[in-house]
Amino acid sequence: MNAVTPTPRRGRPPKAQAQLTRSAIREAALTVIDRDGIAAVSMRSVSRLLGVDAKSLYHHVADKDDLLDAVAEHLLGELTAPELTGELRADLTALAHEFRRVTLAHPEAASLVLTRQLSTLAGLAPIDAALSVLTHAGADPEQAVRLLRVLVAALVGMLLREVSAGPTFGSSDPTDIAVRQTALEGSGLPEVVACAPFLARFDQDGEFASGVDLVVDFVVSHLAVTHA
Amino acid sequence: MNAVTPTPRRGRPPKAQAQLTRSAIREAALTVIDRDGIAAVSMRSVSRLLGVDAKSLYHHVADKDDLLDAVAEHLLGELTAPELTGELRADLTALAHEFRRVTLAHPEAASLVLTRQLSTLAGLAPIDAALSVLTHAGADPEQAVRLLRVLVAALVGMLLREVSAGPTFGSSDPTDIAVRQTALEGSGLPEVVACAPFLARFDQDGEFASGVDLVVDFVVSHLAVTHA
DNA sequence: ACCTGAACACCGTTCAAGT
DNA sequence: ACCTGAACACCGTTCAAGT
Repeated sequence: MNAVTPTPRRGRPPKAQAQLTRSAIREAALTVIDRDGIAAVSMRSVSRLLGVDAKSLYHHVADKDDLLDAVAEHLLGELTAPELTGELRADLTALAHEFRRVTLAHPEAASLVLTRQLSTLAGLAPIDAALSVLTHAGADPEQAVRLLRVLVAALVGMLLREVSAGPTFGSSDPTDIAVRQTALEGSGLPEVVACAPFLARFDQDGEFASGVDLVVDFVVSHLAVTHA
Repeated sequence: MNAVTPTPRRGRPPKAQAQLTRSAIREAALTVIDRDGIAAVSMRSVSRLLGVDAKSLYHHVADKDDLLDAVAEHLLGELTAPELTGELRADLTALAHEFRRVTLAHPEAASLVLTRQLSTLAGLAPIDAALSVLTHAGADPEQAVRLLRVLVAALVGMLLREVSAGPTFGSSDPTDIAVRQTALEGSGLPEVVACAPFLARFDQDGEFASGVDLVVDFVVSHLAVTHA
């Protein structure tokens, strides 16, 4: 037996299989996501990566859903609120771009971060930072929450599009743009035809930046009116 | 044999099994979604409802993804652009609420409508309507597309939250509000604590309506500045 | 306390064969 | 043209048993 089963000392490569932990499982799941996409995540694929039986995972995560929540939560925790300057526009913009950075750091995991409703309080820190910016600019709590919600909705919507769009929605590749523009022009819908060149084109970085500018403008103007 | 297997004439109830069609499959899928949720959709569960073998579906849909696309596309097609009055604010608001109506008509299917990137041109009609409103208010094509994109992102973000939040995010039920408010107050984050009463509360209809008001305000002010 | 063998009730999809 | 039996390579999860 000793001859057949390898001794612990010279077992499989550095599988880090020393001890199965919740965080090791979470990291393995993220590795699978990055490598093969969110659809490839299964209790079996994750456990395979850890050199362990799938059922062992259940000692550390309640079920697959819990595992995905853990991943989402951890990624959101990577968001470090930039230090605030006190300048409304600059601070909101910085927060928005930091949110995007975190989301796009693992594009295949983005849908988790953007759509999971996290039940724990993790990732409440960025909310706090955003509220702080808004109230320091003169918003009362009720207004701050309302503005925050529209802001977050817009960011989530933009990032979700960016991440799930792939080349479908509009592209930065000239050939794709041409193809799509032709399709749009053949739709027979007058406004779509008129706007086709702009609908077909989608520059991810630029769209996000200008979208954030618009949304931040909006917040600024709302606070300026009420407060000045 | 004839004695055991029922004759075609008196087979199962009116399964509408007469002819398997793409649209019948699509409708069955929607029935499963409405009844048991999006996660319950499988080629097998859908085919079961139709009294047919799962593999038969492949003669009418390419694969499961194609089936879900068909459902999303069809639901989006239910959106009938309200007749436009020419008044920017009223028309945008009406479009937004019609989009919400369609989305929430089948809440369990909402994520399909909101996140699927439809490759066909179905559901381009509402885009056309929105662009029409914007250009009639004086936007040039480029600006119209940019405003449209922010607008859609905000709507998608808000609806996604509304649909996937359930009671997690904030509630209209007083007990839930109290529980959540207490949790938020225990977070130790100063702004979150200060805003807790408003963060804990979430009135779906009201939030959407006021969110739309804000976003529409934003579009109006942007067009007013440029155009007047 | 942690891991797994056996097991259950599922999946999506292909392909050759039937009508 | 349309449907299905047999089959393949998967799923998530439970539970009793092992260390």
